[in-house]
Amino acid sequence: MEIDTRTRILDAAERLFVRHGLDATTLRMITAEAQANLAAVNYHFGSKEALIEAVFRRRLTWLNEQRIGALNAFEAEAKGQPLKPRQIVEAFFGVAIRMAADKNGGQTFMRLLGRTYTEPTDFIRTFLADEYAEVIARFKAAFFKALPDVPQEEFLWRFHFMMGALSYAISGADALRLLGPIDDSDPEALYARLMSFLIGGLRAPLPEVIAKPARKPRAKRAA
Amino acid sequence: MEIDTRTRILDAAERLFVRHGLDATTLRMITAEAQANLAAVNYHFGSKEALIEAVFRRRLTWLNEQRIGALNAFEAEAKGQPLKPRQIVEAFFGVAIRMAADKNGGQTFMRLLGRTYTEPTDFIRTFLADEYAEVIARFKAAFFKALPDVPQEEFLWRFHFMMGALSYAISGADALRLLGPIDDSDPEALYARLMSFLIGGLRAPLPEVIAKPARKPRAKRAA
DNA sequence: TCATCATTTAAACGTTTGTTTGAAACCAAC
DNA sequence: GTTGGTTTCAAACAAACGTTTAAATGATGA
Repeated sequence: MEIDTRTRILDAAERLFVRHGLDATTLRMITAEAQANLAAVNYHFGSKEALIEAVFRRRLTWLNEQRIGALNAFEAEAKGQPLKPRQIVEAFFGVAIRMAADKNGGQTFMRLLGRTYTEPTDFIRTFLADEYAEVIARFKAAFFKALPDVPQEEFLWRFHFMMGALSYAISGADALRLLGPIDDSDPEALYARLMSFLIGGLRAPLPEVIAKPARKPRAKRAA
Repeated sequence: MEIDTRTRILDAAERLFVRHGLDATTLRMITAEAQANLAAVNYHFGSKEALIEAVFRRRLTWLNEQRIGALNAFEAEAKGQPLKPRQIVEAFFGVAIRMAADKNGGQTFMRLLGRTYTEPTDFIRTFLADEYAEVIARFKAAFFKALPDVPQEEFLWRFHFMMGALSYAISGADALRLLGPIDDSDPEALYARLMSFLIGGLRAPLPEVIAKPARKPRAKRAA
C-alpha cells in the first residue's frame, strides 16, 4: 500500500459518492473501501462536509483551469477578434467531456459532478457557485462578444440547456438505461455527438416569443 | 383542515423532497409540515420508500398518459404518415414543460423529477424505468418512423441529451444561480426557448465520427 | 346506544449516523 | 535509546433515523 491514507480516502469517497450519492455514502463505507480507520476522515479532513469539498475541489479546480486555458489559447489565436461559437463551446464543454473520458479518476468524478449541479444541499451549491465564478464570467464575456445580436438572457438559457445536455452525456449509461441498452464506451464518439448537438441547439433560431414581446399582456423583455 | 392526512403527507413530502433531496428529508420533517403524527407515514404508506414511490406515481402516471395522448392525437391527424420531429418533441417535452408551469403542485414535482433521473438509488431507478417503459417505447417508434435515415443509436443519444436539457430547464433558477440572476417566471417563454433549442439540437448534422472507419468526409442532415 | 372499524397519538424500539477520545504505533532526529 | 510529533486504532459518544407498539380517539351503521 504505497498511496497515503489521505489520497486513498479521496479516491474511495469519489467512487462511493458516484455510486450511492452523497448522503447515502457513510464514513464507514468510505474508510472500509480505503482500508483506513473510521477516525481517519475526521483526522485528515475535519468532517464529512469538508471531505466532500475536498473531493470536488481536487478535480474541479483543475478542470476549470483547463477551460480557461483553452479559452486563452483560442483568444490569443484570434487576436482580439470574436471567437467562433464552436470554439467557445469546445473550450467549455469539450474539455469537460474529454476529462470524462479519462479512465484515471476523471470519469468517475465527472459523473459525480454532473449530478451535483442540481444538488439541493446548500453548502454544496454555494461551494460550486464559488468554484465556478471566474470561469463563468470569462465564458459569458466570450459568448456575448461572439454573438452580439443574441439577447443576454436568451443566451444564458441556452448555456443552461447545454449544461443539462452535458450532464446527461456524462452520466451516460447510468441514466440512459431508461431508453434501453446503449454503448457509451467510445469517448470520441460521445464527444462528437454532444458537440454537434450543442452547436445545433446554440445556433437554433431564436424563439418567436422573444422577437414579438407584446403577444401576452404581461410578457416584457429587455432587449 | 379539509384535506385528508394522506394527501397532506404527499404534498408535504413533495415540497420537502425538492428542497432537501430524498435522503435528507426525514419522516419527522414531513409529518411536521403535514401537521400529522410521525407514525402516519408508516400507517398510510407502509414505509418511507413506499411514500417516495407514491409521491412519484401520483403525478408521473398522469404525465405519461398526457404524453401518449398527445402522441395519439398527432398520429390520428397524420393518418399513417410519419410525424414531423417537431410534433414528437412537442408531445414528449412540451407536455412536460407545460406541467412544470402548473403552479398547483406540478411545478414542484417536475423539479423533483428532473433531478431524480440521475438519482443513483436502485429502487428509484428500477421504479422509474418501469413507469417509463410504455411511453419510451411509443416515442422511440414514432421517432424512428419520422427519421428513418438517422441511426437508432445516434437518435437515442440525442433523446438523452434532450432529456438533460429538459431537466435543467425545469430545475430553472435553482441551478441557474451558477450563471447569474435569471428570470424564470414566464412559462411560455421557457417553453419557446426550450423547444427551439431542442429542435435545433435534434436536427443538427450528424457527427462525422459515426460514419466510421476511415476518412470518409460525410456530413449529412439529420432530418 | 353500542359495537366495529379506521385513524391518530405519544412513547419507545433497535440501528446507524458523524464525531470524539485517549492510548498505541510509527518514524525521523538527536 | 530516547525524544517529540504525526498518524493509526479500537472504543465509545450523543443524536437522529425509520419503524413499531398499544392505547386513545373518531367516525359509521345497526
